[in-house]
Amino acid sequence: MWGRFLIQKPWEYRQSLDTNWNCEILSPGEPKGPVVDAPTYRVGVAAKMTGLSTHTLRVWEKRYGAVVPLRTEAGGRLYTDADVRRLRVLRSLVQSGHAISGIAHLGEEDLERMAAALSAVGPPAARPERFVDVQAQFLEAISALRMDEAEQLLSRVALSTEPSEFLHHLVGPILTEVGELWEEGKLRIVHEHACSTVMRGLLFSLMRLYSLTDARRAVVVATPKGEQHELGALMAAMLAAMHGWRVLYLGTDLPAEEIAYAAVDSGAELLLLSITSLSAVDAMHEVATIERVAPDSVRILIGGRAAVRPSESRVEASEELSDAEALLRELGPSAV
Amino acid sequence: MWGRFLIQKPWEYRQSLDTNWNCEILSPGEPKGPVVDAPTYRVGVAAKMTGLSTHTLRVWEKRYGAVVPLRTEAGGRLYTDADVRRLRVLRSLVQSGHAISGIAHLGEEDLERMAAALSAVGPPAARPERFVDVQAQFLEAISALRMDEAEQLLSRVALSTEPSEFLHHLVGPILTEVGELWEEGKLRIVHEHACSTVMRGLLFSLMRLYSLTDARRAVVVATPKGEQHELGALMAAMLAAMHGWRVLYLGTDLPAEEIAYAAVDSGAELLLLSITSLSAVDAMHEVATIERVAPDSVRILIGGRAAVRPSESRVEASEELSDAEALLRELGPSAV
DNA sequence: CCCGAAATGTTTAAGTTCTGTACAGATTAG
DNA sequence: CTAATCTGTACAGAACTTAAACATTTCGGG
Repeated sequence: MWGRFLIQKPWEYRQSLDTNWNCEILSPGEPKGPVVDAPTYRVGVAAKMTGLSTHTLRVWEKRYGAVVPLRTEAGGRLYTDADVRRLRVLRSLVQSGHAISGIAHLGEEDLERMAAALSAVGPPAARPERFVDVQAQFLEAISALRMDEAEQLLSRVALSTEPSEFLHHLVGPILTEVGELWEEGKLRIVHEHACSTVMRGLLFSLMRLYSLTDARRAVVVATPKGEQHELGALMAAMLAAMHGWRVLYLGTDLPAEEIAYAAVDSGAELLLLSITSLSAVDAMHEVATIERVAPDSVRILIGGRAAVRPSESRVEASEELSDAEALLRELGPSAV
Repeated sequence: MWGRFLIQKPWEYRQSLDTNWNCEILSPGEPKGPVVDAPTYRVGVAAKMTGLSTHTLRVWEKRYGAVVPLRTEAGGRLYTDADVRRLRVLRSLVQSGHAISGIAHLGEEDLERMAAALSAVGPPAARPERFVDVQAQFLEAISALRMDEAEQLLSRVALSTEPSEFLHHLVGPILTEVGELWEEGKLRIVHEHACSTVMRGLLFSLMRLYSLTDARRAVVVATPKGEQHELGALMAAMLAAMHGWRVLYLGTDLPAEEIAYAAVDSGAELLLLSITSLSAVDAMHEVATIERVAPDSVRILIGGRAAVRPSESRVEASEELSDAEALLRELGPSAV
C-alpha cells in the first residue's frame, strides 16, 4: 500500500508518509491528537534498541505479525517509536517465559498489563553475562580516561535493555565497584569524576528519552540541602520518567522550603529524595523540615544509602531503588 | 588558522541567496529576520568542520539534496554557518544509525527533534524570532517550573543557531538575568536550580552532538577544588567540542593533582578551568598548584567571573568566554 | 520413560539497494 | 606550476530483503 506511491526519488519516503499523518492529525474531533511518531528507525537500529536480532525482528513479523513496520519505497522496514516500545515489552515477556506466538497478537493494553504484573512479581534477577563484560570494558575505558568510549558503551546497552534492569545490573554495580576501587587506591579521584560525569550525562538523556509529554501525574526529584551526590536522584528520576510520570528533576543541595514549594507549585503527588552521604543528623533534620512544610497530600519517599525515616512520620524510606520503582508503579499511570 | 581559508570578498557571492535551503528565513517582507550568515566556507573547510569528507559533502548534495550550498561565480561551493550546523546534525544522526537517504530532506524542526532524541512530536510552537523573546519565554517557563517546555524551547534555538552566538546571546543573558532576579527576591532558589539543571543537560548534550570522533588535540575542562559552579566549564567544553577538540570534561571540584594527571594521561594540550564563585585566595592557591604540577607543554586558561592569574605565570586568564573561543580557534585542529 | 510434533531462534544463500570512496579529466586561483 | 575544486562514472562493502533449511527446546500423548 505504501509502496504504490509514485515518488520521483525512492528515498523520499518521509514525504508520502508525512502527508498521511497530516491528514490524521488534522482530523476534527480530537484537539490534542494522540502521539504520532514518525517511522524513522531502520531494522538495524530497531534491533539495537530492542536487543533483538534483525533476523528475529523479521521472523516475528512474518510468522506472528508481532510488529508490522511501514516500508520505504524500496522495501526497507521503518519502525516507529511505538513499534520499538512494543518490541521491548514483547522481548521482556518472552525472556520471562511467555511464548511469542501467544502474545504477539495482543494489544498494547494487554501487554502493558502483563509486563506490569510480571515485574511486580519480581524479576529472577539473574544477571546476564554481557553485563559483566560491559562493566569490565567500561571500567577499562574509565581508568584510561576514554570517556567517549565509556559513554558509547553504556548508551548502547541502555537502549537495548529495560531501564530498571539497566540500573540494577549495570549502573549500580559499576558505581559500587568504582567506589571500592577508589577506596583501595586503585582509581584516582579524577576517575571517579569521569565516571560520575558520564553517568550523569547518560542518565539525564535517558530520562529525557523516556519522558512523555502528556504525563499527568507529577513527581519532584531532588536531593536535600547538604547532599551533593546526584546519581541516586537521577536514577530515581529516570525510573519515574520511564513509568510515565512528569518528572521535575531539580538537582542537588536544595533547601527544604524550596523542595516543598516545587511540589506545591507543580502539583506533584510524590516527592523522591535521595540521600547518600549526608550525616544522619543533618538528614533527619532536613527530612523533618520537608515533611513539615510539604502539603499532606504529597507522598514522600527517601532513597539512597543513607536514607532515614523519622519516627512517627508519614515519610517512607528505603535504601532499595526497587522500592521506589514499586511505589512509582503503584501510584503511577501504567506505562512503560 | 581557519581565517586563511576565508573568502575575502564574500559580497561577490550574494546574488543567489534564494537558492539556499534556508530561504524561508530570507523570505521577503521580513526585514528584521534572524541574522543571515554569509556564505564563507569552502568545501574543504566545511569538511573539516563537520568531520565529513569532501566527497561525502558533494554526494550528499547531489544524491539527496541534504545541503545545497551557494556557489561562487566559478562554481565553487560556499557553505554558511547554518549549512555547517545542519551537516553536523545530519552526521550525528547518520552515525547513530539513521539512513542519510531518509533524513537528508527533512526540515530543521524534524532534525532538531530527532537530534534531541525527543521521541514525542511536540507542538509546532511557532518558532520564536529573536533571542529576547526566547529569553522571556524561557524565564516564564522556568518561573512556572515547566522544565520540559523550557528545555524544548532552548534546544530548538540551540540547533538553529551558531553555538557561540547561542552562548553569548542566550545562555549568558539568561543566567545573569536569573541571577539578578534571584538577588532581587523575584525568583526562588528552586528556580535557579531548575534553570541550572536544564542548562546543564542541554549543554552536555550539545557537547556530545558537536564532538567529532577523530579529533586529535585534546583539551581538559574542569573546575578547580572548591568551585561548585559548573555551567561556565560546560560552556567552554561545548565550544571546544564545536571547534573540533577532543574534550575531556571532568566536572566540578577537582583537586589540582587530579587535573594535572588527567592532562598528562590524556595528552591534552590545553587546560580550561572555570572559576566563578571561588574566593580570590583559594582560587589563586589552586591555580598556582595546578600550574606547578601540570607539564609545561600544557597551555592553561582560566575563565569565569572570578578568573585570576598569578603574577609571573604562564597561566592566562580572562573573564570573557570569547577569549577562550579565540584561543580554541587559534590552537585549534586546523592541522587535522 | 521415550517419541514425534510444534515452536522458535539462528543460519545460509542469493539478490537488491544504499552509500562512501576512488578515479579520471577539466577548471580555477594564487 | 601547484593546490584545491569541479563533474561524472565506477566500484566495493555495508545493510536489507526474501526464502528455505537447521538446530534446539518444549510439550503432549503412548
